[in-house]
Amino acid sequence: MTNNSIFIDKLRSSGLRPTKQRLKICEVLFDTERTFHFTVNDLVKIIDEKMNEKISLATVYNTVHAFHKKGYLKEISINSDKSYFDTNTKIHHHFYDNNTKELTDISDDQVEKVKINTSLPGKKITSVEVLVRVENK
Amino acid sequence: MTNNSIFIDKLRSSGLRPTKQRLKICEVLFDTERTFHFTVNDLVKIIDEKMNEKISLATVYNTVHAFHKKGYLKEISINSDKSYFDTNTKIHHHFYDNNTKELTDISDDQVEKVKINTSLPGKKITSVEVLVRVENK
DNA sequence: TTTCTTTTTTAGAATAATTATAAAGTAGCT
DNA sequence: AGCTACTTTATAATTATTCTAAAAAAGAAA
Repeated sequence: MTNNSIFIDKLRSSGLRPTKQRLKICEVLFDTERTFHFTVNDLVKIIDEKMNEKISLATVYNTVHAFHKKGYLKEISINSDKSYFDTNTKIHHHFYDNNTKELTDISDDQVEKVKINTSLPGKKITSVEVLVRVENK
Repeated sequence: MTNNSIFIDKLRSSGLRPTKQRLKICEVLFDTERTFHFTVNDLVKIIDEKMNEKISLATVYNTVHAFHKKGYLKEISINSDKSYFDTNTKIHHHFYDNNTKELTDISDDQVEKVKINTSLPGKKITSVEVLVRVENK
């Protein structure tokens, strides 16, 4: 039914104890084929309403941050009033619909490699992300 | 000394009354050759410390939002806990330093034209902007 | 299993950015 | 001047997030 043993291994191998709460959150985030975007509040709602579990808000924040730190989640730049996370951690780009405020993935192979011909002294590039804003024709 | 009459015209022509506060903020934001990035807090500090004026925080927020709405300011999306604005409203790209939290413009000729090989039905692209994250080597 | 140590969870308080409110002030009329 | 709509302001309220410190659970060892 679940991929619990896989999650347990994954958590252990990154130094995180496989607690009930973390496993439940893994189930929500990583048990599907498709990746998605969410806020912490979205996640709390899913746990609460769809999974009928109660996990403390602080724990959800802790877990999301832990997963982000381990590279299992990616933070997305779009709205500065709250943090959006993405279960798709590969480098990819986004459409942002100014009308519907919806965010859609653009897979990497649909954007030609972005070449940056400059750099900042003492700094190394960690990511290059493209945001394509669209609106109704 | 100031470009006040220009600012007055600009404000009037966009339906904003040229108040003392708005003119002062114009002076801070638009009276230089160079564009820059700021947060509302930065702006309050400049007004307070450099200009020795006291403008209510609410007014600064109101004004920044009004200017943004009129297209005199651009909001920049970086995942962060606060909103960044840019007096450069043209389409351009950015470095974001994860260590110092600083934003730097990347001039257009340093980035090769980004080609997007996909689209959303019924939508047209309004902007394509690149965010390059960097950190200490 | 029992005990011990470390990590994790938790509720609630604290913080920070932003927005709302409603009264007082100002601008632009006629 | 007097009127009306817009603007500013201090302060309260809201929202997202982080902090805190005590209780609970995990992992290891005896």
